Amino acid sequence: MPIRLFDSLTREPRELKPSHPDGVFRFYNCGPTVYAPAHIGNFRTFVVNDVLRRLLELEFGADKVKHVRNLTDVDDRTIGQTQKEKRPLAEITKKWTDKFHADCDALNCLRPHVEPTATGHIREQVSMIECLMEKGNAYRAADGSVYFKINSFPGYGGLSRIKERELKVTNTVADADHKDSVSDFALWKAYKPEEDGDVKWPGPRGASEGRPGWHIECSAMSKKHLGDTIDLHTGGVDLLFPHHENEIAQSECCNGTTFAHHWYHSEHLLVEGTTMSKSKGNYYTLSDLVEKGYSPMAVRYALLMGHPRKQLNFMLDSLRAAESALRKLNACFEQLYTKLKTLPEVPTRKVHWGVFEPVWVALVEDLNTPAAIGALFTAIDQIPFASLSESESKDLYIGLTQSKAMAFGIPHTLEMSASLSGSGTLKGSANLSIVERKNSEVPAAITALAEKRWAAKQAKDFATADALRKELAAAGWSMLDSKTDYKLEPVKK
RNA sequence: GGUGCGGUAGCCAAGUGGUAAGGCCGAGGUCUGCAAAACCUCUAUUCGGCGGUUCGAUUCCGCCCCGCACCUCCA
Repeated sequence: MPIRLFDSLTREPRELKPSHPDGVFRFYNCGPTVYAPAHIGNFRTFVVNDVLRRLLELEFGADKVKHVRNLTDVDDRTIGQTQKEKRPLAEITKKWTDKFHADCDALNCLRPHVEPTATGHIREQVSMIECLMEKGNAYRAADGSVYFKINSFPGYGGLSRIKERELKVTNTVADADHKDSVSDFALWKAYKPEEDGDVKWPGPRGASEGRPGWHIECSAMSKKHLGDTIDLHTGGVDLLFPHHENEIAQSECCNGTTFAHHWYHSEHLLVEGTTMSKSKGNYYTLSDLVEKGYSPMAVRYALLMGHPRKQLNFMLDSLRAAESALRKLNACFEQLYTKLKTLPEVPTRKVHWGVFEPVWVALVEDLNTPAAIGALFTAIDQIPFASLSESESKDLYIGLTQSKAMAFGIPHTLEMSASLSGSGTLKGSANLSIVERKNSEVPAAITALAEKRWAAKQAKDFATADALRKELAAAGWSMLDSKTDYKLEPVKK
């Protein structure tokens, strides 16, 4: 069953397939601006794109997908941050790039094959701007900046259907000073000492020194790493206009050919029913949520609970729901695990998923993640765990692993692996990192209380044991007993 | 003002011209010193309101009410 995905350009779902003779699917995803930690809204887009990447690999093969995602490390916001902190640009962008990578890893997002930076591709951007100037699509302004001339590209507005909108005119004074038309956008921004600090590069021929505009980086880096024509270009809805519209204009005018065959935009995340903002107090980074005691996997799951093309209302309760759901999914894996002497190798290309097939159907029909989650649970309910043969268990394990772990990117946890060590290998999921709730440091006083309670329990002094349990709870810890051992877990804030 | 999206059980959320997936929560049960976990069962005569089309609409059309987002550098 082919992967079909809504195309923002034609406004209907279309099949995704490689268009180049080498069979490699070329996938460009607009990445973050590294001037601050990414928030969970940003991560919704990256997690959705990660599922998409995984589907493409299952369908075409891991070596037949080339995924490029840029890092915007020079623009108004990054430069603004250097001015605010009085630190070099590279220091700031390195710090937030590292943080972004750590967050992506925690969310189990696959790294793109190429992660180009704007500052690493100044030459490519400059030569593209020169190309546009030579072809008459761009002009030098009085201050030495270079602008793209919208009127020179008849196709402008095709993606965002701009002609059908009546634009609010907000940038009449500040930006219009050097432009021929208010809607022309900057390809190159002339250096301004009072704003830009020491951030500057030699400009295109005939222009001043300065730095690239925002949009040109994606055109230039996409061209360098994926070629003139790509198979899929994605990002958040907010990028549809003007960013992607401008990319099309730049690339198609310079390259003289179709820029992207397919466009996909994921909708925004809302938090508690409204757009996230620091002033509303509903602005979360991944670290904020982890500090509250939620696991990154719960965040990943919660971000996939809504259809990617619909605004998703995210709430802290969603994370509790996600954790409970994840536990149930893990329990299913553990039941299969106990049936298997060794875990089978899981193919990297999609196989027949059996009862899990509806999960694939939901995912490839316009990336319907919530329907796929529903199908996952429905499938699990159909498994007769009590009467499974080893070979049935093996097939189910492969189906579950490909659907849940490989497509959804939610690895199986192996809390039981220690007790079962020696009885099986973990080959099948060795490549899937296990991301569990970060165990907070347990204070010595709490450990001491827990030890006392455990001793009392062993001595069948239940009155004392219960009193100590209450004491622990009051201190914010809950004690989870098993037959032979106990675990301490902080009560969630 | 313009463009677009949405209003489905306590919460989150799919979906279809033929009579409502799934998750969470909750309730009951099994198990268990207690707690937690796990497992089983149950939980929307109804899909914002009013009309219309239809044998039949939550699903199509019209109007209304409410909410949200976007409209030049925000995923």
